[in-house]
Amino acid sequence: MNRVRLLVLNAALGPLDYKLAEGMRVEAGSVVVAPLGPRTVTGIVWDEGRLPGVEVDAKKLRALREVVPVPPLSAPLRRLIEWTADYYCAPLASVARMVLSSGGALGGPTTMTEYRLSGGTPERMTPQRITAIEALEGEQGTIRELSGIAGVSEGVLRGLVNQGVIEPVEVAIDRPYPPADPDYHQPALSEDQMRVAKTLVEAVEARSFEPFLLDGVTGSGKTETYFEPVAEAIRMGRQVLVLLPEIALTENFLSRFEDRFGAAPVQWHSSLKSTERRRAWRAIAEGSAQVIVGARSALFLPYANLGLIVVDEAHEISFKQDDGVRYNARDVSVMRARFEGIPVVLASATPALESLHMANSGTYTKLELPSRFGGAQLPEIKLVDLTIEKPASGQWLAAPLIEGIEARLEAGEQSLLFLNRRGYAPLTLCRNCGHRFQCPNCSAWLVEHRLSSRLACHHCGLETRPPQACPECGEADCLVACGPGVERIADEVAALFPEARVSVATSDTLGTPERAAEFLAQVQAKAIDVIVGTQLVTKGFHFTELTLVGVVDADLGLEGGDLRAAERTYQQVAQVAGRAGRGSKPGEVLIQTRHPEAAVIAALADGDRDAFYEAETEARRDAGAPPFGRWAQIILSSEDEREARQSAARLGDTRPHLDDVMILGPAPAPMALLRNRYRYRFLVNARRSANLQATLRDWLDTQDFPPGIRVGVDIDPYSFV
DNA sequence: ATTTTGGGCACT
DNA sequence: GTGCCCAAAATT
Repeated sequence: MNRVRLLVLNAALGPLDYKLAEGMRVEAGSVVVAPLGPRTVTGIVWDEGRLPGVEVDAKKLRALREVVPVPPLSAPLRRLIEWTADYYCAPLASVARMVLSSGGALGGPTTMTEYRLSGGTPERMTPQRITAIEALEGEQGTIRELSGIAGVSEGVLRGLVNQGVIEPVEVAIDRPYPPADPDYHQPALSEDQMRVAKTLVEAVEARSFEPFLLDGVTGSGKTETYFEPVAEAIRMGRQVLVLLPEIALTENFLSRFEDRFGAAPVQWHSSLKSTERRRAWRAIAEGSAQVIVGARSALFLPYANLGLIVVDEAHEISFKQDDGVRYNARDVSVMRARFEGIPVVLASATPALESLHMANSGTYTKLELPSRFGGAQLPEIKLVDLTIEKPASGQWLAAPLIEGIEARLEAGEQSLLFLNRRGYAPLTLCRNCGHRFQCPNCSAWLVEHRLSSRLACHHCGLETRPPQACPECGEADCLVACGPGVERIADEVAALFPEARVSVATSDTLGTPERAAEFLAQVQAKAIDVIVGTQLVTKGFHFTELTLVGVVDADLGLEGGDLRAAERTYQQVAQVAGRAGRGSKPGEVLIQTRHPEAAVIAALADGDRDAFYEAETEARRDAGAPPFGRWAQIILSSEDEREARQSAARLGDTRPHLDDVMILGPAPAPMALLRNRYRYRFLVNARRSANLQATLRDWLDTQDFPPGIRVGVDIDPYSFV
């Protein structure tokens, strides 16, 4: 057979048939370049008979241009692409694109130029040149990187290159990564840890699919425990994927990894430079990368020889991708492990209810680490009822929390205040006329950021300087900040304790791995007394001197129509509480709330996890929510409000009427305007017996949407904006 | 998605 | 007839 069916990397095109060029050899999974009209496209040779479409006349077939010199995508990966596209109602091409996402991996140069000192001296010495030569001793990198290290401009370095003081070096892009040594440093494990590790090591040796829920309290040493099966996989010459929710605080993970294995793992995340991305992609595809630590997108890489997947902090909602293909990396991980025939470990102190349900029903194997490592105690949790303990007007910290911080300052210990709100104030208005500053592109208020003196929209990225005068009434100096953000809480602490060293920890201040690392080092060195942070600080922190955690507003997450609000609040507060008392000193947690009687808050106060999960299970059962039923969201958007509304109404008129799939809407989405697009939403609730995806596909396929209308399907949604 | 084609229409 | 604009069709 000289005919192949191609999955072309273009979401608007169906599968296309081609013939092979003279002497060309391909197999299922081969990555190829094909002619398309006057252009060329990249495609993947697919298994015969698995892509729908009519056989086109043999005379019309054009020949493939070339086979890209990368290993063909494996059968398990091809099945994963099919499953993901099918489950999340996404085009196959969009999913396949994530696999080949490296871009540069498919060709391009094989070497790059780096620079280092040659040992020579310049004709004329300048202060900048002295600084550079001193700082660059033993360093090698691109001009840009060296400029960052030396703290001089790239111009200074280029001058030194011209003088021959800095010399260029050709470096192979595909140079190998330093090997991880499974026996580099064997840590002492507790009895519980050893028991769990043994089970996981045996699962890796068994080379078969088995999903685990590693359920361990905060501070129980989950990471060190799952390092044991990681070590075993390395010994067996197989690859390991560790998924982490965010890159900002991977620093902590990386140092623990290096302590254990003597080398850094291969990293994969969106801010890799193109050469690093290419190097990692190729090492992963040919099998030389041993352990890959990555954000959710690492899940779709073409591993040559995967032996284990670990999803750390598996409850984190950042595993759910909310643009492009809306997949949940936690769930897709389990499917990948299944197709690959390997174990997968979901690790968390606060598992998602769905995960816990799977474990309790025996679908996942449950492993528990019930106590903290090294005898550390779980912190004592107290509620601060804000209806009784009222903070002063314009302030948000009640007396018990202030006294707690004061006591820590006197004892030389650290405090952490948690408020999931970036910036200074969530709403700014004019004292004179009441004008509220709103984003012109979104249904959202502009958030004041004093550290950068900007008004910012957290949805579209718009940033403006706060005006001197109100744009509505023209009155000068009349803007008032309403409500608290982390910056404002930091100000409040600074005003109460002028001598305290206060630091704000958000994605604004710790956006890059370098700044995050610097921040961690400062906390470790006790150069910071009080940390004020967003959900960024709820995970991965391990500070032995941190003995007080204050939750500024536990009710915040419960507002709004979010179907998972209770669970998310529980997880966030329990996680941030878990940062307290991880060393020898016991920790204390103060939770400020106006609803101490709410089930979530009461469960947190009692440290009664089971009570929360039981209450939430009943609420979900009543609502037909996961795991008892399923939700989906369909969002129609257009730059034209009328067109969006009318298309939504027309779609609504053709809705299927079924017993097991209930379709609500259309209604304006909670965020009715987002990035200049007007949005209408359908909420779909399906019983478990229903074939939700097939129903939605059949329904949407009958529609002919006008151009300019975008239709987004979100299966198992987490974000309800 | 991008490019080509072709119909409708004003202009000459 | 020619040029121009826009929608529809084709791309293997």
